[in-house]
Amino acid sequence: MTGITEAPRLTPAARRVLDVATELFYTRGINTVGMELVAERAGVTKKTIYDRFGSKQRLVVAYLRARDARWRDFLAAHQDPDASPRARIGATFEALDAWMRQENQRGCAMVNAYAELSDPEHPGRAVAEEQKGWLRDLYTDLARECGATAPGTLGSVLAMLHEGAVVARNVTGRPTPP
Amino acid sequence: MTGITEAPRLTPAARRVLDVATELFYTRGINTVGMELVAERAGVTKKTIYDRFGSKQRLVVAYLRARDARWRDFLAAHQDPDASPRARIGATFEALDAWMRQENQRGCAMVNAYAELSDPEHPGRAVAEEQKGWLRDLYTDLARECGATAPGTLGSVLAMLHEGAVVARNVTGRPTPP
DNA sequence: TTGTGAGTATACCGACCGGTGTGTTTACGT
DNA sequence: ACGTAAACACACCGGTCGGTATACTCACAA
Repeated sequence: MTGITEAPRLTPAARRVLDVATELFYTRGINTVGMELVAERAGVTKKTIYDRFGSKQRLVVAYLRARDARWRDFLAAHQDPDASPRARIGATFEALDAWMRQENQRGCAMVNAYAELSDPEHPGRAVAEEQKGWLRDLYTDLARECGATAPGTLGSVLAMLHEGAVVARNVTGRPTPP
Repeated sequence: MTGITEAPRLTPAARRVLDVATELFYTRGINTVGMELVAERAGVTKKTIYDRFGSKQRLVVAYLRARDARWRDFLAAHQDPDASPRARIGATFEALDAWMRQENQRGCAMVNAYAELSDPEHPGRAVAEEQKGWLRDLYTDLARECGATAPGTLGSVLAMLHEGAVVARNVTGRPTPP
């Protein structure tokens, strides 16, 4: 059941590269971080990066997948599968709050990537789209379990609140979670 | 009462530069658009741009202010100041829907700029922060006029829904406005 | 008439970008 | 003991970045 995000069996150096890239791309932005800086911070030559990842585009995709996987794991760890659907919705927002408090100082990585990767062909955009679809489906399923009359609508609204909360916390101060 | 956004009295060439930059920065992203391209598309030399705007940083700030002013004008044109507060909240969301349908294919310019300008010192970030604060105040005032028990909370929630709707429309398909 | 501000044309700067090629060293499994 | 994969060092590529310098034209106003 771990087949959603494949495990690409990274070499030790590739692992370091991905970790460093994840940190740098998120905090400084994808376009402002060059491959040379990634190589230097990972204690690796550019050659090694290109041998392992092929191109910056693919490294970016790997970065986005890694961020997404980390968030899903985080959420799963903060969820009690046996709790009521209503409680699980609340727990999701609480997990988001905790997530932002500790690992998220620059907003949503997917939204940021979508802003930076203006080329519609960039495969990173598809990762972000998939992630947002997943999030909406998550809330829609919870709404359905709650017995909502229009689970699709409620799920979308919850997802929008989720997204808006991230933006609000990022660009302004504290939000007020309901 | 037009003193919120100053009118900088642009020369004809500067006007063209700002229009072109507004279009390019929004559709392709700030960091991926070079000054040379802006100059070419505006039918102007780089020298002229640097004579009028001084630096790319300042041109970016002018771009963000122009976008913000356009949105506020658009919203004001779609608002009936004599309508009930409740109707004006609805009208705001309808204006947002119309705005996104016709001029907004790449999400919120302020959020995108915030993603691209990772340097906390960049003055463009302050423009985005101010704009988001203004939006939240707008909803908070409307909530207060509605007689809400906690206008600040309701205003923040409405602003979050607003923001989330923009993200949803941008990265996924149609949203479902309440 | 004579400035002056606006704009043009062109060449240039150092720095950095993503990406490649060649060859060498290290570590591990067989 | 040997082969292979991983990582190394280093030099190089064409191209673009933001920004500057010099010198010229043009329109308009005092």
